[in-house]
Amino acid sequence: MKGGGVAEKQAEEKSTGRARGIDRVIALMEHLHSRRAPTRIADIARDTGTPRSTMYELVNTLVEARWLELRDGDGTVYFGPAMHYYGSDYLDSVDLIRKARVEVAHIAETVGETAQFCTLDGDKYLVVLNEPGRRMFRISSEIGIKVPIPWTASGRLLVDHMAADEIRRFIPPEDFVLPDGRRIAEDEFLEDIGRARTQGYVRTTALVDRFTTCLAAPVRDAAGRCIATICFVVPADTTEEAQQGMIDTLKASAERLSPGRP
Amino acid sequence: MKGGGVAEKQAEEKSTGRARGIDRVIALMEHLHSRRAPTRIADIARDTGTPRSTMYELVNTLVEARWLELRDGDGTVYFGPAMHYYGSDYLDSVDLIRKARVEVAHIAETVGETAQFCTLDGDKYLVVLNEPGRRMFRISSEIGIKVPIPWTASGRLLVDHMAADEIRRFIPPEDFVLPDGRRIAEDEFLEDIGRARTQGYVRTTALVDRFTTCLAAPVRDAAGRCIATICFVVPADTTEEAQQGMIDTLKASAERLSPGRP
DNA sequence: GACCGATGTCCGATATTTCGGACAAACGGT
DNA sequence: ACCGTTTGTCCGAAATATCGGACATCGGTC
Repeated sequence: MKGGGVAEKQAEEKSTGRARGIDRVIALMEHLHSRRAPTRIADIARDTGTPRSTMYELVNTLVEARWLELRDGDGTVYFGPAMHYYGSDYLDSVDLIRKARVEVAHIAETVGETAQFCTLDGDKYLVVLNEPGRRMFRISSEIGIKVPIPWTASGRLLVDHMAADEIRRFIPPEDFVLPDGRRIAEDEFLEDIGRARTQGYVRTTALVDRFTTCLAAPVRDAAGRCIATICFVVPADTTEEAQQGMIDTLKASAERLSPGRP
Repeated sequence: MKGGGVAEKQAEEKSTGRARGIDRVIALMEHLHSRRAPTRIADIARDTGTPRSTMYELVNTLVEARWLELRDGDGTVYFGPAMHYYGSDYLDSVDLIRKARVEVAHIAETVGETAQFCTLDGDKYLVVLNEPGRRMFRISSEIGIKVPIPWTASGRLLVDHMAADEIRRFIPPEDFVLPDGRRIAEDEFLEDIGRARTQGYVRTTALVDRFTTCLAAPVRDAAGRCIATICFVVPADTTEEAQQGMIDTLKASAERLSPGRP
């Protein structure tokens, strides 16, 4: 529609179309991660701007290394077991994450609701660990997906060390617009942050999802700066009493994860 | 030995030392996985036979993509967060593994001992999921590490669909030698397998580790073939009573994971 | 049965990436 | 302060990996 669509979102290659295999592979993996589903080789080639013959060649190599796996029997590929091994090595190698796994698993199991461990990545919010609760209808974000800070409860904790105008500069303006088009007022957002700091936790309801409430508590470093959060994702109609219990649970876990205590 | 060695399975380098970037990257990641620790770039280059300048170039690319991370400030690198994201995508995409995560997390939490989910990879045993228990001294194998089948309790279940001589052909002879040099008698091993099949579980003690007992139960496909196991790793002095309870727990979990039931 | 689109393989040419080696800077021991 | 070792960057040359396009298959549709 319309006339002059510019339409270049990619804009990667500079001179020629030729690229290194490794760069093609990175684009390939990134693409699979964003699609989050087994994908046909030809589609990957098209969507990443990789020549078809090159993509076949690379996929063969990666399948052999178990980085990728052929799925189903239709010609789709997706991540293979090697990624799981390498990812586990990463989790084990980061002290805070290793401890957080224990906490998240524990509170998700005992409380029975989805629990998460989150941090910032640049100016976006990021779910690092996610442990689904016992509910049938799992409410849970996906690991490794970046989300605008204002959309989340945790986001209100993760920037609470910044001054007001610092925050305004830090968060891209468009990130205050929710998926449904509503706009979060910056003042209210800043108020939330202030209240969160004094209360030691945050609660948000019906932000990204109309029927979901998020409860989050801050993990702080020795200097008191919020470096991560631990949180519950629960149905909005959860009783106030139950929510209070979860908040206490979160605060206790967050405290245990905060470096600089015995 | 003897004369007639036929095939080289490796057969990688043919003429020159030159290799594709992607192959060097695969070797790099494999090396980090086997070392299981942040490693200096020069060391990786030496140990993988990659030219130093090439390795630096590749590492820079991979660090930018978050596949790798510079650690500590000394010049070591290790896996980065991207691996965790891709690995999580893999786990979520495999039906049996996704269900197994729930079971393993649940029984590890409720029983308080290390629980694992294991399969075969070729002719080796492989830990796919590992959830540490509440013990101080964590007894737990590492994810993604291959182990000879006879060294493990689960191994005795995973080959129980094969005939005796089929098993003898399947398992490399050297795999019957334990880390401490002791040799597992093939007959006893085969007996173990038979007993396991009738009992519906396996117990082994002081196999790889003198003070450790493993309890394992089979996950079977619709045809009754053992496709995976779920198991506990506990101290050898755990009371018989407690072990019986764990065996029941394992059998129940394994049953839930076995495809072909409501 | 002819047509169309998608899948996977193969091949030769050339633009490019790998490689070796040189170099500067940082480090550490004596 | 001296010297040997290690880390990280840079550069030109040449071996080769990427690319485009052709081709053979397969499956579904009209």
